Amino acid sequence: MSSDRTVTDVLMGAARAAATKKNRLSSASQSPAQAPSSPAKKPKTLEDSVVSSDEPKKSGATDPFLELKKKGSDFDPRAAANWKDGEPVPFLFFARALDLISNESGRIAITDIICNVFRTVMAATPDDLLPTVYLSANRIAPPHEGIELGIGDASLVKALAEAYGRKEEHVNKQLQVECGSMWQELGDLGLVAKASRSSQRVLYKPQRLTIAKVFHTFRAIAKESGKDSQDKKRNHIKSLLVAANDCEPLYIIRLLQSKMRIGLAEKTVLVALGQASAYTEVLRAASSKAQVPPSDEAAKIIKQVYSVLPDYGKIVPALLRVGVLKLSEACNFSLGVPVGPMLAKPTKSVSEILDKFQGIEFTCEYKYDGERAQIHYMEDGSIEIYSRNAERNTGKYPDVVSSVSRFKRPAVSSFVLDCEIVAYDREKKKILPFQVLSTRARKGVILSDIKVAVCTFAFDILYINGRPLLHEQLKVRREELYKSFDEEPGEFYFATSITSNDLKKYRSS
DNA sequence: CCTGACTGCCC
DNA sequence: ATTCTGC
DNA sequence: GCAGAATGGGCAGTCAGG
Repeated sequence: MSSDRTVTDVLMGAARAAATKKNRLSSASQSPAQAPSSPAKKPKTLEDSVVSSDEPKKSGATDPFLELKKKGSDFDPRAAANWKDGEPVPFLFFARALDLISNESGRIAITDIICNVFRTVMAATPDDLLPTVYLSANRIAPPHEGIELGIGDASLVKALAEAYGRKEEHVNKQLQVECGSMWQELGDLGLVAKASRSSQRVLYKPQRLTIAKVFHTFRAIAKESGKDSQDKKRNHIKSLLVAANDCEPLYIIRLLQSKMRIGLAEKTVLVALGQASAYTEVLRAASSKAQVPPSDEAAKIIKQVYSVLPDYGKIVPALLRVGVLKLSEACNFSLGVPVGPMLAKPTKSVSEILDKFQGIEFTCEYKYDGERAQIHYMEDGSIEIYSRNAERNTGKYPDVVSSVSRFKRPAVSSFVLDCEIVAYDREKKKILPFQVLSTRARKGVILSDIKVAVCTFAFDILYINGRPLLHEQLKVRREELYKSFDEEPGEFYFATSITSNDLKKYRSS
């Protein structure tokens, strides 16, 4: 097949370009393989004439999507929206924006683009802001809810092959890139998907994808489990791929891989969301000369709020309801929801700088070779344990859960404790390496089945008896820590720390 | 039942 | 966790 | 030098198929 040659060449070139983030070609303009199915000649169905322009006009000099690259107040959300107010946001709008981002290397430019996407959605279809934010952050649910896609490259190759009527081996061959005498998996499955789609003859045009549709399909994929779940997941994916056009397949695949690799990740999304609401509110408050939130101030607020309430399902609606400035009031820290690790540090004030430069006094802690854990103890006595990345680990550590009542002092009715859980040999009273800990069972563990004993080392406390300590100095938190718990041999210790000006003591980690 | 392929999450 | 990149 | 993004090794859990 001659078409395959073309496709492969495109893929290899693009894969290399993507590997070194320099000199990348526009994925939108680079695709000769896609040219045959140009949108210019396509009065195929009624939908096209009714809904019309969901794609930029190649003929005119102005590409509407370039509007998204404008900065701050130069950007007009109205001009960027190519759908009617209140209608579902087309997925193509989002995919095109990602394509634009993929051609940028600087984070500022990337932030601007995704910010403009949010502003456009806020202006035209605010109901779709939540799924838009979720897709941008490449998430389908808050981390502590434990909802997973359960999809990897292998399943995607299968789905892709079926959806586009290709042989699986064929797809796999395209994925490989020759590197000297070796064959490596350097290819990009997303690009394979895009190329496969565009080289495929499409007989009828399916209903076009919306952001909400894609997002909800992702959730549906995650929900499938048990017997034949793989078939069901694959069918969901196929339904998306079949309905996808232009660069949509590329980003559907990459979202499902959780590997966007275009320089857009969660931090940037948070910043952009803050900036977007700042600009949107400026416009809204233009007549009533309310105070204008500087966009980076708004970004800080969003970051802050997300760190104590990592749940877009709560943040985004609140943002639309009350605006950025009052967001902190609407979204508070709550027990049972894991706190992001960033805020667990003292405020950057004079003391920190003094410590750094004068070296008079500083605190260093032993680096325990275990697993980070955030223990929440609720007023009703229930307990949750979260990992470093806010995954729910309660079912992995029933022994830790049961030991809490022993090391917690009676007067303590609630807390959030930052710890390191370490594999421990009780006979020899020795800490075991991470390798040992990692062999422990992870789900639904029951006390009597535990093979690898564990010891908890607490190094910080973020909340105690109804009082958040997130904004307190380390010293204060440390005092609270020491007076709220008791060490329990082999089960619970305070992390060893040294506060001094002696550099030599810093060696032992 | 058991085995292998696959996936996600820890560092 | 480490490595790489833009600022 | 810093912050954010991308990437790697090694493990248990899940599912499909013999």
